[in-house]
Amino acid sequence: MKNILLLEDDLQLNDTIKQFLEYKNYKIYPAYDAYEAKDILYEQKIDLMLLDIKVPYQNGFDFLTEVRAEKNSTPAIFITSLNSVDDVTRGFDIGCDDYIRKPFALKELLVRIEVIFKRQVINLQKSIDLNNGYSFDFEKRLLLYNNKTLNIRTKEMKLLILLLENPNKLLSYNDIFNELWEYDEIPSHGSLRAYISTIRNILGKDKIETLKYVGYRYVKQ
Amino acid sequence: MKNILLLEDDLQLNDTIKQFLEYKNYKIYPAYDAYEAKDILYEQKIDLMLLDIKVPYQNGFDFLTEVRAEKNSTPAIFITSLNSVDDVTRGFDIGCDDYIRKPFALKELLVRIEVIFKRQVINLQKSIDLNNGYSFDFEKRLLLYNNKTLNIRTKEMKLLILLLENPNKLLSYNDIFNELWEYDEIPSHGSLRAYISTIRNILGKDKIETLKYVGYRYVKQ
DNA sequence: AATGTAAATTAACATATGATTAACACAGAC
DNA sequence: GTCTGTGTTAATCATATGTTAATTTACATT
Repeated sequence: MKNILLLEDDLQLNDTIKQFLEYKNYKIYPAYDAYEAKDILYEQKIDLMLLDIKVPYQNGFDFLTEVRAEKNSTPAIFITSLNSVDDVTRGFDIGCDDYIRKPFALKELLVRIEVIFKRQVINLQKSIDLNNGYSFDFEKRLLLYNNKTLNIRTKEMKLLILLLENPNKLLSYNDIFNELWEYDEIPSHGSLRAYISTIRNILGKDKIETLKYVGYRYVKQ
Repeated sequence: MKNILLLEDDLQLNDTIKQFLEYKNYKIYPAYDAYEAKDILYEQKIDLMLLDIKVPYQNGFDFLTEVRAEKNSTPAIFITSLNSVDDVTRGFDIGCDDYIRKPFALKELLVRIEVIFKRQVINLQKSIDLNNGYSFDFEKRLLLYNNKTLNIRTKEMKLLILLLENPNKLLSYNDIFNELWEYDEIPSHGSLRAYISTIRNILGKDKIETLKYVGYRYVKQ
Protein backbone atom coordinates (compact mmCIF):
# COMPACT_ATOMS: atom_id res chain seq x y z
CA MET A 1 0.00 0.00 0.00
CA LYS A 2 1.30 3.42 -0.99
CA ASN A 3 1.55 6.29 1.48
CA ILE A 4 0.53 9.70 0.25
CA LEU A 5 1.16 13.02 1.93
CA LEU A 6 -1.66 15.45 1.25
CA LEU A 7 -0.91 19.11 1.92
CA GLU A 8 -4.14 21.09 1.52
CA ASP A 9 -5.39 23.71 3.95
CA ASP A 10 -8.99 23.68 2.79
CA LEU A 11 -10.52 21.28 5.31
CA GLN A 12 -13.37 20.34 3.05
CA LEU A 13 -11.24 19.60 0.00
CA ASN A 14 -8.59 17.84 2.06
CA ASP A 15 -11.20 15.48 3.40
CA THR A 16 -12.78 14.88 0.02
CA ILE A 17 -9.48 13.90 -1.54
CA LYS A 18 -8.55 11.79 1.46
CA GLN A 19 -11.77 9.82 1.38
CA PHE A 20 -11.61 9.29 -2.34
CA LEU A 21 -8.03 8.04 -2.34
CA GLU A 22 -8.56 5.89 0.73
CA TYR A 23 -11.43 4.28 -1.09
CA LYS A 24 -8.91 3.58 -3.85
CA ASN A 25 -6.68 1.89 -1.31
CA TYR A 26 -4.05 4.50 -0.61
CA LYS A 27 -3.00 5.52 2.88
CA ILE A 28 -3.38 9.28 3.22
CA TYR A 29 -1.50 11.50 5.64
CA PRO A 30 -3.33 14.84 5.66
CA ALA A 31 -1.50 18.06 6.49
CA TYR A 32 -3.06 21.51 6.73
CA ASP A 33 0.09 23.61 6.74
CA ALA A 34 3.72 23.34 5.68
CA TYR A 35 5.02 22.51 9.16
CA GLU A 36 2.66 19.59 9.55
CA ALA A 37 3.62 18.37 6.12
CA LYS A 38 7.30 18.47 6.96
CA ASP A 39 6.72 16.54 10.18
CA ILE A 40 4.85 13.84 8.36
CA LEU A 41 7.52 13.65 5.68
CA TYR A 42 10.20 13.03 8.29
CA GLU A 43 8.22 10.54 10.29
CA GLN A 44 6.55 8.44 7.64
CA LYS A 45 7.74 6.61 4.58
CA ILE A 46 5.97 8.76 2.01
CA ASP A 47 5.66 7.54 -1.59
CA LEU A 48 4.00 10.59 -3.10
CA MET A 49 3.24 14.18 -2.14
CA LEU A 50 0.13 16.07 -3.20
CA LEU A 51 0.82 19.74 -2.59
CA ASP A 52 -1.39 22.76 -2.59
CA ILE A 53 0.60 25.95 -2.99
CA LYS A 54 -1.16 28.57 -0.91
CA VAL A 55 -0.90 27.04 2.55
CA PRO A 56 0.02 28.54 5.93
CA TYR A 57 3.63 29.22 7.03
CA GLN A 58 5.34 28.33 3.78
CA ASN A 59 4.01 28.05 0.28
CA GLY A 60 4.10 24.78 -1.60
CA PHE A 61 6.84 25.92 -3.98
CA ASP A 62 9.21 26.73 -1.15
CA PHE A 63 8.21 23.57 0.64
CA LEU A 64 9.16 21.35 -2.29
CA THR A 65 12.31 23.39 -2.91
CA GLU A 66 13.46 22.62 0.61
CA VAL A 67 12.52 18.97 0.34
CA ARG A 68 14.44 18.60 -2.91
CA ALA A 69 17.42 20.44 -1.44
CA GLU A 70 17.59 17.64 1.09
CA LYS A 71 17.99 15.16 -1.76
CA ASN A 72 14.51 13.83 -1.21
CA SER A 73 13.20 12.75 -4.59
CA THR A 74 9.76 11.53 -3.56
CA PRO A 75 7.36 12.21 -6.45
CA ALA A 76 5.22 15.32 -6.04
CA ILE A 77 2.09 16.68 -7.67
CA PHE A 78 1.03 20.28 -7.28
CA ILE A 79 -2.72 20.75 -7.02
CA THR A 80 -3.49 24.40 -7.17
CA SER A 81 -5.62 27.25 -8.39
CA LEU A 82 -2.52 29.16 -9.38
CA ASN A 83 -2.71 28.34 -13.00
CA SER A 84 -0.67 30.82 -14.92
CA VAL A 85 1.88 29.18 -17.17
CA ASP A 86 4.64 30.71 -15.09
CA ASP A 87 3.35 28.90 -12.05
CA VAL A 88 3.35 25.62 -13.95
CA THR A 89 6.88 26.32 -15.12
CA ARG A 90 8.00 27.13 -11.63
CA GLY A 91 6.45 23.95 -10.33
CA PHE A 92 8.27 21.76 -12.81
CA ASP A 93 11.50 23.68 -12.33
CA ILE A 94 11.43 22.92 -8.65
CA GLY A 95 11.00 19.27 -9.48
CA CYS A 96 7.38 18.31 -9.36
CA ASP A 97 6.17 15.37 -11.39
CA ASP A 98 2.81 16.78 -12.40
CA TYR A 99 0.76 19.91 -11.97
CA ILE A 100 -3.02 19.81 -11.76
CA ARG A 101 -5.22 22.87 -11.91
CA LYS A 102 -8.19 23.43 -9.63
CA PRO A 103 -10.95 22.62 -10.12
CA PHE A 104 -10.12 19.07 -11.12
CA ALA A 105 -11.87 15.74 -11.30
CA LEU A 106 -10.90 13.27 -8.60
CA LYS A 107 -10.62 10.57 -11.21
CA GLU A 108 -8.07 12.55 -13.15
CA LEU A 109 -6.05 13.02 -10.00
CA LEU A 110 -6.16 9.27 -9.51
CA VAL A 111 -5.04 8.61 -13.06
CA ARG A 112 -2.10 10.94 -12.74
CA ILE A 113 -1.11 9.41 -9.42
CA GLU A 114 -1.21 5.95 -10.90
CA VAL A 115 0.91 7.01 -13.85
CA ILE A 116 3.61 8.17 -11.49
CA PHE A 117 3.62 4.92 -9.57
CA LYS A 118 3.59 2.89 -12.76
CA ARG A 119 6.52 4.88 -14.08
CA GLN A 120 8.53 3.88 -11.04
CA VAL A 121 7.75 0.22 -11.47
CA ILE A 122 9.15 0.31 -14.96
CA ASN A 123 12.43 1.62 -13.66
CA LEU A 124 12.74 -1.20 -11.17
CA GLN A 125 14.77 -4.02 -12.50
CA LYS A 126 13.02 -7.27 -12.97
CA SER A 127 15.19 -10.09 -11.82
CA ILE A 128 14.44 -13.43 -10.31
CA ASP A 129 16.28 -15.23 -7.60
CA LEU A 130 17.56 -18.67 -8.30
CA ASN A 131 19.04 -20.80 -5.58
CA ASN A 132 22.63 -20.77 -4.33
CA GLY A 133 23.40 -17.11 -4.89
CA TYR A 134 22.44 -17.02 -8.52
CA SER A 135 19.89 -14.61 -9.90
CA PHE A 136 18.82 -13.78 -13.38
CA ASP A 137 17.91 -10.37 -14.77
CA PHE A 138 15.53 -10.81 -17.67
CA GLU A 139 15.77 -7.28 -18.93
CA LYS A 140 19.52 -6.98 -18.93
CA ARG A 141 19.99 -10.62 -19.86
CA LEU A 142 22.42 -10.94 -17.03
CA LEU A 143 23.16 -13.91 -14.94
CA LEU A 144 24.35 -12.77 -11.55
CA TYR A 145 26.32 -14.76 -9.01
CA ASN A 146 26.53 -13.01 -5.67
CA ASN A 147 25.82 -9.77 -7.53
CA LYS A 148 28.69 -10.33 -9.94
CA THR A 149 27.77 -10.69 -13.58
CA LEU A 150 28.49 -14.00 -15.20
CA ASN A 151 29.04 -14.69 -18.81
CA ILE A 152 26.58 -17.04 -20.40
CA ARG A 153 26.46 -18.08 -24.03
CA THR A 154 23.61 -17.20 -26.32
CA LYS A 155 22.09 -20.63 -26.76
CA GLU A 156 22.52 -21.43 -23.11
CA MET A 157 20.89 -18.12 -22.28
CA LYS A 158 17.94 -18.92 -24.52
CA LEU A 159 17.59 -22.32 -22.93
CA LEU A 160 17.77 -20.87 -19.44
CA ILE A 161 15.08 -18.33 -20.27
CA LEU A 162 12.91 -20.96 -21.90
CA LEU A 163 13.13 -23.14 -18.82
CA LEU A 164 12.56 -20.33 -16.35
CA GLU A 165 9.56 -19.09 -18.27
CA ASN A 166 7.98 -22.53 -18.30
CA PRO A 167 8.25 -23.86 -14.78
CA ASN A 168 6.97 -27.37 -14.22
CA LYS A 169 6.06 -27.63 -17.86
CA LEU A 170 7.31 -30.37 -20.10
CA LEU A 171 9.48 -29.00 -22.87
CA SER A 172 9.92 -31.51 -25.67
CA TYR A 173 13.16 -31.74 -27.57
CA ASN A 174 11.33 -30.17 -30.48
CA ASP A 175 10.09 -27.26 -28.38
CA ILE A 176 13.66 -26.58 -27.38
CA PHE A 177 15.07 -27.05 -30.87
CA ASN A 178 12.58 -24.55 -32.27
CA GLU A 179 13.50 -22.03 -29.64
CA LEU A 180 17.27 -22.32 -29.73
CA TRP A 181 17.98 -22.99 -33.36
CA GLU A 182 16.93 -20.78 -36.24
CA TYR A 183 14.95 -22.29 -39.05
CA ASP A 184 18.04 -22.56 -41.25
CA GLU A 185 20.19 -24.17 -38.60
CA ILE A 186 20.39 -27.85 -37.85
CA PRO A 187 19.60 -28.61 -34.23
CA SER A 188 22.07 -30.79 -32.42
CA HIS A 189 20.96 -33.19 -29.78
CA GLY A 190 24.48 -33.47 -28.52
CA SER A 191 24.73 -29.73 -28.02
CA LEU A 192 21.49 -29.70 -26.13
CA ARG A 193 22.79 -32.32 -23.77
CA ALA A 194 25.87 -30.18 -23.21
CA TYR A 195 23.76 -27.09 -22.52
CA ILE A 196 21.52 -28.92 -20.10
CA SER A 197 24.61 -30.04 -18.29
CA THR A 198 25.89 -26.48 -17.98
CA ILE A 199 22.58 -25.15 -16.77
CA ARG A 200 22.26 -27.91 -14.22
CA ASN A 201 25.47 -26.61 -12.74
CA ILE A 202 23.79 -23.23 -12.32
CA LEU A 203 20.30 -24.14 -11.20
CA GLY A 204 21.22 -27.30 -9.35
CA LYS A 205 21.13 -30.85 -10.60
CA ASP A 206 17.64 -31.72 -9.48
CA LYS A 207 16.05 -28.57 -10.89
CA ILE A 208 15.93 -30.00 -14.38
CA GLU A 209 14.15 -33.28 -14.71
CA THR A 210 14.88 -35.56 -17.66
CA LEU A 211 12.00 -37.24 -19.42
CA LYS A 212 13.62 -39.94 -21.46
CA TYR A 213 12.78 -39.86 -25.18
CA VAL A 214 10.67 -36.77 -24.63
CA GLY A 215 12.40 -33.70 -23.19
CA TYR A 216 13.12 -31.80 -20.01
CA ARG A 217 11.20 -30.04 -17.28
CA TYR A 218 12.29 -27.19 -15.02
CA VAL A 219 11.09 -28.12 -11.56
CA LYS A 220 10.10 -25.14 -9.46
CA GLN A 221 9.73 -25.64 -5.70
CA MET B 1 19.07 17.64 -30.49
CA LYS B 2 15.82 15.86 -29.79
CA ASN B 3 13.49 14.74 -32.57
CA ILE B 4 9.79 15.27 -32.02
CA LEU B 5 6.96 13.82 -34.05
CA LEU B 6 4.03 16.20 -34.19
CA LEU B 7 0.71 14.71 -35.26
CA GLU B 8 -1.81 17.52 -35.68
CA ASP B 9 -4.13 17.92 -38.65
CA ASP B 10 -4.87 21.59 -38.10
CA LEU B 11 -2.34 23.18 -40.46
CA GLN B 12 -2.29 26.44 -38.58
CA LEU B 13 -1.76 24.90 -35.17
CA ASN B 14 0.73 22.39 -36.51
CA ASP B 15 2.85 25.18 -37.88
CA THR B 16 2.57 27.29 -34.76
CA ILE B 17 3.78 24.47 -32.55
CA LYS B 18 6.50 23.55 -35.03
CA GLN B 19 7.88 27.05 -35.21
CA PHE B 20 7.79 27.51 -31.47
CA LEU B 21 9.57 24.25 -30.71
CA GLU B 22 12.11 24.74 -33.47
CA TYR B 23 12.90 28.09 -31.93
CA LYS B 24 13.52 26.15 -28.73
CA ASN B 25 15.97 23.94 -30.60
CA TYR B 26 13.95 20.82 -31.21
CA LYS B 27 13.76 19.10 -34.57
CA ILE B 28 10.10 18.74 -35.51
CA TYR B 29 8.66 16.17 -37.90
CA PRO B 30 5.13 17.34 -38.70
CA ALA B 31 2.43 14.85 -39.67
CA TYR B 32 -1.12 15.69 -40.67
CA ASP B 33 -2.65 12.25 -40.48
CA ALA B 34 -1.97 8.93 -38.80
CA TYR B 35 -0.36 7.35 -41.86
CA GLU B 36 2.17 10.12 -42.21
CA ALA B 37 2.92 9.88 -38.53
CA LYS B 38 3.56 6.17 -38.77
CA ASP B 39 5.89 6.65 -41.72
CA ILE B 40 7.91 9.21 -39.84
CA LEU B 41 8.06 7.01 -36.78
CA TYR B 42 9.54 4.17 -38.81
CA GLU B 43 12.00 6.30 -40.68
CA GLN B 44 13.29 8.68 -38.05
CA LYS B 45 14.72 8.25 -34.62
CA ILE B 46 11.90 9.93 -32.70
CA ASP B 47 12.41 10.93 -29.07
CA LEU B 48 8.92 12.18 -28.30
CA MET B 49 5.47 12.12 -29.89
CA LEU B 50 2.95 14.94 -29.65
CA LEU B 51 -0.39 13.50 -30.65
CA ASP B 52 -3.68 15.12 -31.44
CA ILE B 53 -6.52 12.64 -31.19
CA LYS B 54 -8.98 13.61 -33.88
CA VAL B 55 -6.85 13.16 -36.99
CA PRO B 56 -7.59 11.54 -40.37
CA TYR B 57 -7.46 7.76 -40.97
CA GLN B 58 -6.87 6.69 -37.38
CA ASN B 59 -7.43 8.51 -34.13
CA GLY B 60 -4.53 9.26 -31.82
CA PHE B 61 -5.62 6.71 -29.22
CA ASP B 62 -5.57 3.88 -31.73
CA PHE B 63 -2.34 5.20 -33.17
CA LEU B 64 -0.54 5.04 -29.84
CA THR B 65 -2.12 1.70 -29.03
CA GLU B 66 -0.58 0.25 -32.18
CA VAL B 67 2.77 1.87 -31.55
CA ARG B 68 2.89 0.48 -28.02
CA ALA B 69 1.83 -2.94 -29.25
CA GLU B 70 5.02 -2.92 -31.30
CA LYS B 71 7.04 -2.50 -28.10
CA ASN B 72 7.83 1.09 -28.97
CA SER B 73 8.06 3.01 -25.72
CA THR B 74 8.87 6.45 -27.08
CA PRO B 75 7.31 9.04 -24.74
CA ALA B 76 4.02 10.48 -25.92
CA ILE B 77 1.93 13.50 -25.02
CA PHE B 78 -1.68 13.82 -26.09
CA ILE B 79 -2.69 17.35 -27.03
CA THR B 80 -6.40 17.49 -27.52
CA SER B 81 -9.70 19.19 -27.09
CA LEU B 82 -11.23 15.96 -25.86
CA ASN B 83 -11.09 16.79 -22.24
CA SER B 84 -13.47 14.58 -20.40
CA VAL B 85 -11.84 12.74 -17.57
CA ASP B 86 -12.55 9.47 -19.35
CA ASP B 87 -10.47 10.63 -22.28
CA VAL B 88 -7.61 11.49 -19.98
CA THR B 89 -7.92 8.09 -18.37
CA ARG B 90 -7.94 6.36 -21.70
CA GLY B 91 -4.87 8.28 -22.77
CA PHE B 92 -2.86 7.25 -19.75
CA ASP B 93 -4.12 3.69 -19.97
CA ILE B 94 -2.77 3.41 -23.46
CA GLY B 95 0.56 4.60 -22.20
CA CYS B 96 0.93 8.30 -22.77
CA ASP B 97 3.23 10.30 -20.54
CA ASP B 98 1.17 13.45 -20.30
CA TYR B 99 -2.13 14.82 -21.50
CA ILE B 100 -2.62 18.48 -22.33
CA ARG B 101 -5.96 20.08 -23.00
CA LYS B 102 -6.61 22.55 -25.79
CA PRO B 103 -6.36 25.46 -25.67
CA PHE B 104 -2.97 25.44 -24.04
CA ALA B 105 -0.03 27.80 -23.69
CA LEU B 106 2.97 26.93 -25.82
CA LYS B 107 5.21 27.53 -22.86
CA GLU B 108 3.36 24.96 -20.80
CA LEU B 109 3.76 22.47 -23.61
CA LEU B 110 7.47 23.20 -23.59
CA VAL B 111 7.68 22.74 -19.85
CA ARG B 112 5.93 19.39 -20.00
CA ILE B 113 8.15 18.25 -22.86
CA GLU B 114 11.25 19.19 -20.94
CA VAL B 115 10.06 17.36 -17.87
CA ILE B 116 9.75 14.18 -19.87
CA PHE B 117 13.22 14.50 -21.30
CA LYS B 118 14.66 15.35 -17.92
CA ARG B 119 12.94 12.35 -16.43
CA GLN B 120 14.72 10.11 -18.90
CA VAL B 121 18.13 11.36 -18.01
CA ILE B 122 18.94 8.92 -15.31
CA ASN B 123 22.44 10.24 -15.12
CA LEU B 124 22.01 13.68 -13.62
CA GLN B 125 25.67 14.23 -13.11
CA LYS B 126 27.09 16.62 -15.62
CA SER B 127 30.43 15.01 -16.09
CA ILE B 128 31.83 11.69 -15.09
CA ASP B 129 35.33 10.64 -14.30
CA LEU B 130 36.70 7.82 -16.31
CA ASN B 131 39.94 6.16 -15.42
CA ASN B 132 43.47 7.28 -16.35
CA GLY B 133 42.85 11.00 -16.44
CA TYR B 134 39.94 10.87 -18.82
CA SER B 135 36.61 12.44 -18.03
CA PHE B 136 33.51 13.10 -20.04
CA ASP B 137 31.27 16.16 -19.92
CA PHE B 138 27.75 15.12 -20.83
CA GLU B 139 26.42 18.62 -21.17
CA LYS B 140 29.13 19.93 -23.44
CA ARG B 141 29.65 16.57 -25.09
CA LEU B 142 33.35 16.84 -24.55
CA LEU B 143 35.93 14.25 -23.81
CA LEU B 144 38.63 15.59 -21.52
CA TYR B 145 42.12 14.28 -20.86
CA ASN B 146 43.73 15.94 -17.85
CA ASN B 147 41.24 18.78 -18.32
CA LYS B 148 42.29 19.28 -21.92
CA THR B 149 39.67 18.65 -24.54
CA LEU B 150 40.28 15.74 -26.84
CA ASN B 151 39.15 15.37 -30.38
CA ILE B 152 36.83 12.48 -31.00
CA ARG B 153 34.89 11.65 -34.14
CA THR B 154 31.15 12.06 -34.21
CA LYS B 155 30.20 8.41 -34.46
CA GLU B 156 32.67 7.47 -31.79
CA MET B 157 31.24 10.25 -29.64
CA LYS B 158 27.73 8.94 -30.14
CA LEU B 159 28.86 5.46 -29.24
CA LEU B 160 30.67 6.67 -26.14
CA ILE B 161 27.59 8.55 -24.98
CA LEU B 162 25.33 5.60 -25.70
CA LEU B 163 27.54 3.35 -23.65
CA LEU B 164 27.97 5.77 -20.75
CA GLU B 165 24.25 6.46 -20.60
CA ASN B 166 23.45 2.77 -20.41
CA PRO B 167 25.79 1.37 -17.81
CA ASN B 168 25.60 -2.37 -17.29
CA LYS B 169 22.92 -2.62 -19.90
CA LEU B 170 23.19 -4.85 -22.88
CA LEU B 171 23.24 -2.87 -26.10
CA SER B 172 22.49 -5.05 -29.08
CA TYR B 173 24.19 -4.45 -32.40
CA ASN B 174 20.87 -3.16 -33.64
CA ASP B 175 20.49 -0.73 -30.77
CA ILE B 176 23.86 0.68 -31.65
CA PHE B 177 23.23 0.75 -35.38
CA ASN B 178 20.01 2.66 -34.84
CA GLU B 179 21.77 5.19 -32.70
CA LEU B 180 24.88 5.78 -34.77
CA TRP B 181 23.60 5.46 -38.32
CA GLU B 182 20.78 7.49 -39.82
CA TYR B 183 17.90 5.68 -41.42
CA ASP B 184 19.30 6.20 -44.92
CA GLU B 185 22.79 5.02 -44.07
CA ILE B 186 23.95 1.46 -44.14
CA PRO B 187 25.38 0.41 -40.82
CA SER B 188 28.77 -1.20 -40.95
CA HIS B 189 29.69 -3.93 -38.57
CA GLY B 190 33.32 -3.44 -39.37
CA SER B 191 33.17 0.22 -38.47
CA LEU B 192 31.51 -0.58 -35.20
CA ARG B 193 34.31 -2.96 -34.35
CA ALA B 194 36.79 -0.22 -35.11
CA TYR B 195 34.94 2.28 -32.91
CA ILE B 196 34.70 -0.15 -30.05
CA SER B 197 38.40 -0.67 -30.34
CA THR B 198 39.05 3.05 -30.14
CA ILE B 199 36.76 3.53 -27.16
CA ARG B 200 38.34 0.63 -25.35
CA ASN B 201 41.59 2.53 -25.56
CA ILE B 202 39.91 5.40 -23.76
CA LEU B 203 37.80 3.64 -21.17
CA GLY B 204 40.07 0.69 -20.66
CA LYS B 205 39.85 -2.73 -22.23
CA ASP B 206 37.72 -4.40 -19.61
CA LYS B 207 35.14 -1.62 -19.41
CA ILE B 208 33.36 -2.81 -22.52
CA GLU B 209 32.25 -6.37 -22.41
CA THR B 210 31.58 -8.28 -25.61
CA LEU B 211 28.55 -10.50 -25.86
CA LYS B 212 29.26 -12.58 -28.88
CA TYR B 213 26.49 -12.60 -31.48
CA VAL B 214 24.54 -10.06 -29.42
CA GLY B 215 26.25 -6.77 -28.67
CA TYR B 216 28.25 -4.91 -26.07
CA ARG B 217 27.88 -3.80 -22.49
CA TYR B 218 29.57 -0.93 -20.67
CA VAL B 219 30.60 -2.30 -17.31
CA LYS B 220 30.40 0.23 -14.52
CA GLN B 221 32.24 -0.52 -11.26
C1' DA C 1 37.87 21.02 -61.49
C1' DA C 2 41.91 20.18 -58.47
C1' DT C 3 43.49 19.85 -53.93
C1' DG C 4 43.48 19.23 -48.94
C1' DT C 5 41.40 17.36 -44.79
C1' DA C 6 39.20 14.71 -41.57
C1' DA C 7 36.07 11.11 -40.92
C1' DA C 8 34.13 6.79 -42.10
C1' DT C 9 34.76 2.61 -43.94
C1' DT C 10 37.13 -1.31 -45.63
C1' DA C 11 40.83 -4.59 -45.67
C1' DA C 12 43.99 -7.63 -43.81
C1' DC C 13 45.47 -10.18 -40.43
C1' DA C 14 45.55 -11.79 -35.50
C1' DT C 15 43.04 -13.56 -31.75
C1' DA C 16 39.34 -15.40 -29.05
C1' DT C 17 35.17 -17.58 -28.47
C1' DG C 18 31.49 -20.70 -28.36
C1' DA C 19 28.72 -24.33 -30.91
C1' DT C 20 29.58 -28.62 -31.88
C1' DT C 21 31.68 -32.95 -31.60
C1' DA C 22 34.08 -36.64 -29.70
C1' DA C 23 35.14 -39.64 -26.18
C1' DC C 24 33.95 -41.79 -22.38
C1' DA C 25 30.87 -42.76 -18.21
C1' DC C 26 26.77 -44.26 -16.44
C1' DA C 27 22.11 -46.04 -15.90
C1' DG C 28 18.30 -48.69 -17.08
C1' DA C 29 15.96 -52.03 -20.37
C1' DC C 30 16.11 -56.33 -22.35
C1' DG D 1 26.13 -59.59 -20.67
C1' DT D 2 24.63 -56.03 -24.71
C1' DC D 3 22.16 -52.05 -26.32
C1' DT D 4 20.52 -47.52 -26.06
C1' DG D 5 19.76 -43.01 -24.24
C1' DT D 6 21.62 -39.60 -21.54
C1' DG D 7 25.45 -36.97 -18.65
C1' DT D 8 29.92 -34.90 -18.53
C1' DT D 9 34.07 -32.98 -19.98
C1' DA D 10 37.63 -31.70 -23.04
C1' DA D 11 39.09 -30.86 -27.74
C1' DT D 12 38.14 -29.08 -32.26
C1' DC D 13 37.40 -25.66 -35.54
C1' DA D 14 34.65 -22.34 -38.01
C1' DT D 15 33.61 -17.89 -37.35
C1' DA D 16 32.95 -13.68 -34.63
C1' DT D 17 35.57 -10.20 -32.94
C1' DG D 18 39.97 -7.14 -32.16
C1' DT D 19 43.34 -4.25 -34.11
C1' DT D 20 45.73 -1.43 -37.11
C1' DA D 21 46.67 0.47 -41.46
C1' DA D 22 45.11 1.59 -45.93
C1' DT D 23 41.54 3.28 -48.66
C1' DT D 24 37.51 5.64 -49.77
C1' DT D 25 34.21 9.19 -48.97
C1' DA D 26 32.50 13.69 -48.02
C1' DC D 27 33.11 18.15 -48.08
C1' DA D 28 35.54 22.50 -47.70
C1' DT D 29 38.96 25.39 -50.01
C1' DT D 30 41.59 27.15 -53.60
